[in-house]
Amino acid sequence: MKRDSRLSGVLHVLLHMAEADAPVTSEAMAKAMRTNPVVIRRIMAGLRDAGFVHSEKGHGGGWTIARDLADITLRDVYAALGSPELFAMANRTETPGCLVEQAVNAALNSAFQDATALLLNRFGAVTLAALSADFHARMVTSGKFIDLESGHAA
Amino acid sequence: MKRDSRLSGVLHVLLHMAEADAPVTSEAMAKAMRTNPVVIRRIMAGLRDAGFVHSEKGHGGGWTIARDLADITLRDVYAALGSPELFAMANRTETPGCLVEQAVNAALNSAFQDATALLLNRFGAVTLAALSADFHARMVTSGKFIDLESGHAA
DNA sequence: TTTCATGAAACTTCATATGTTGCGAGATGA
DNA sequence: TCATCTCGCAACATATGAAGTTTCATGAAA
Repeated sequence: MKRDSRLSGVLHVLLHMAEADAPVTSEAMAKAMRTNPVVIRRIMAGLRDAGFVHSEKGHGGGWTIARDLADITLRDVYAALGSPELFAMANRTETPGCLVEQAVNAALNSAFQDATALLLNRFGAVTLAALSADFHARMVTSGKFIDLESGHAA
Repeated sequence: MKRDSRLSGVLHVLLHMAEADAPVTSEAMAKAMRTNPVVIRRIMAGLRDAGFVHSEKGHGGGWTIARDLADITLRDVYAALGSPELFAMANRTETPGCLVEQAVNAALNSAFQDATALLLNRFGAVTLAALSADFHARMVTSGKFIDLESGHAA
């Protein structure tokens, strides 16, 4: 199955935005992420609607973070993306008439529900500020620095 | 993303096999599952190789369960399918040079690893015998019975 | 030797994440 | 005013992989 990397991607973009002191254009982010500006706008749309980021048109426009990084958790970001499916496995039939399948679904659903709760709790416990701090710690440790050209840590 | 229903499907098939007292053909199972015999053989292949089921060709042939249901856990079945991907979300890049992406991956991987452990533990704690017992309990509760024609509980 | 069944390969179909193109709208600056 | 920059959005193209299908070979039973 083709796995969804929007959460990973949007977090990456947000942390890069956090490093910039001016609005970042979709094109600049796309270059850094080696993808297309439209893809950036697409994954940012939910965050904009949720009020986590702000976008401005025209000269000097682009994207800015609209809240304190400490006030945005991975769970918020996940929700802003529309709470996409977490698991790669599905029940064969969601509302089966077959009692065997009901028993199978019940067992699998129970496990997946608990795993969902675990994941959402974990996501809720991590703020963008924490991720950013981790990034800065890695920068110190590695001796690498931000490449201002691309907005990417080199 | 297109989600994988092989685990759900193979469990369904196994429990139906457990109800039968003679080998069940791929075609019969396919009819009960409203799919194609080749699909059945495909998802059963791993279980056969793992020794959980046995297949026989020719007249009176078909599939039989080769072990006690109490000795097969959902985790065994999952492994026999080749331990397919559990999650629908992936990191944008698995081995990023970018330190930002490393920080993002680390946070997400940590959560997903814990969720994986939870799921595998849950799967390991459920045997086919337990699922079968649950099925029989549902049959009593619902007043429904096995439809011998299709091998399906109606 | 006919029929029934699995085994395996090749192919088609379908869903969907991702990539791309094109154009309109709004903002900036000359 | 007008050119330019930027996002917003729709439409279309591409790629991947699960699921379904077709076909033929192999072996067992009647």
